[in-house]
Amino acid sequence: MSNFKSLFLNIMLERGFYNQCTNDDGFDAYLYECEKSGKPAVGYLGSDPTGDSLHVGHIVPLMMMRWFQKCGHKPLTLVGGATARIGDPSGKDKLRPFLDEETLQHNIKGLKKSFSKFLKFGDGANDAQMVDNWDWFKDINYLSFLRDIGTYYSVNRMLTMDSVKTRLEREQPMSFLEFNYMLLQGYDFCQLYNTYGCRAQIAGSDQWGNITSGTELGRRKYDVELFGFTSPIITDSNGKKMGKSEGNAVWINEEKLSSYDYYQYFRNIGDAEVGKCLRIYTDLPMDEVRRLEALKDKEINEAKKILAFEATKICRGEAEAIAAQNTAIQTFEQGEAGGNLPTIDVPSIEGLPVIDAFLQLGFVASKGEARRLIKQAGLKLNDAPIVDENYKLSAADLVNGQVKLSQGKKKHGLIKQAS
RNA sequence: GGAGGGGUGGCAGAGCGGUCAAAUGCAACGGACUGUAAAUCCGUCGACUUCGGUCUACGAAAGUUCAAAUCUUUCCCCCUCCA
Repeated sequence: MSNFKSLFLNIMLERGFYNQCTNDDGFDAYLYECEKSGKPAVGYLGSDPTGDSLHVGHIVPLMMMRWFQKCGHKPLTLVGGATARIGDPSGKDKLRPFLDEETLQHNIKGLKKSFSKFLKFGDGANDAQMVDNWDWFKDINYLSFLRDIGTYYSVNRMLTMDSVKTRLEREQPMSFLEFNYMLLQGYDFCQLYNTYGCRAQIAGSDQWGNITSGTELGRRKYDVELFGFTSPIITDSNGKKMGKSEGNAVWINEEKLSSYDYYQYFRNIGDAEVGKCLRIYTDLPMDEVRRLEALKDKEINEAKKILAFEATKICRGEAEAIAAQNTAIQTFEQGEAGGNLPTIDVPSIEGLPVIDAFLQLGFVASKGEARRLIKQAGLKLNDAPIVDENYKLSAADLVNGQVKLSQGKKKHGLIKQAS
């Protein structure tokens, strides 16, 4: 399997996106054929609109799609308007909450936004396109669905699928509703094949069961070979999934997370992850990746900066990436109060208790927490630890018309006095 | 429908009348050491506080008691087995 002919699969392999494929040679041949003839292959990536933005944990398949498109193929992004009304049992112990129509619409809009940061949408031959499975499920008739699709599924087989099996083994409840999820996803795949000629599905490895559900349905019902391709689940050296920072998801959409924080997330990645992340989260050529990941000790920080910059650039645009980088350099390397830090404006700084200022910046959840942090020397005012928890700000604290507040070593913010 | 077992802090999971703002583990946060890394060590981890305390919390509501997460009743939800 190391001798792929298609550009796409070679890239996947080289950059660490390759986990499992329903048929290596077949998929490779199909892609190669498409790449050679200039006729785009069509592949899809599904996601459920359970939130209004994707986060870093979703980037892996997104980047795969991005490469897919770069190789000249056409990506479809499927939002599960219908399946979200059911809930995917994979990897979950509990039934998912149902969403009302309004949130659903809101979420779909947010997802489209997330997708469009990584993929080019439009009407061109290999432009990405957004589809919603609600379109074909909303009018479906239960009996005909059972008859047309249900006949192709064996319950015996379904019971052996991981998503179902683990749930049963752990004696976690699983409703019939969820049990049907894989039929719906299988149907999605075939539906996309029928209307768009889509023959490939790309996803994280946890979707394997759902993918094969589709490829098998395709083979049985339409006599076509569909391909499934999965990425490994990317974890850090502790085996934790990527994508959480301070317990919060690192969001793709800027209204959920500032570009500076996005940048910082990648800047603070562990040493062991640098190479992996460069391959996966950036478009940098492999030569460059290899050079950067070879860096050791202090030098590896250079690699991290590039990683953070490149990753931010893809998601937030070059201007934002530069701004985030500058802010980081100013705050961390020059110890100045950079321009892009979280800022609050107050009419007058005079007499404002520091504790309240931290509260307003959102660095602390309560005054008690602020007091605690002060006792632990965790809060700083213009880089000097605060000793008096009742300290009130005054004009004397202003530096260039602003006050720099820090929590710990990494969180910095500014208070500006309206002039 | 019947019989049993449950619902405790971000999660997992003890407690089963006062000493419980609630063990322990994980996660998280601060500090030290460093490189805005990892590992390690120390500390913190409901809210408010004039630091004496005050308030809100153990599914929901009512009750017993000087005193309830702990007992009683009703309700809601979940699980297991049987039909």
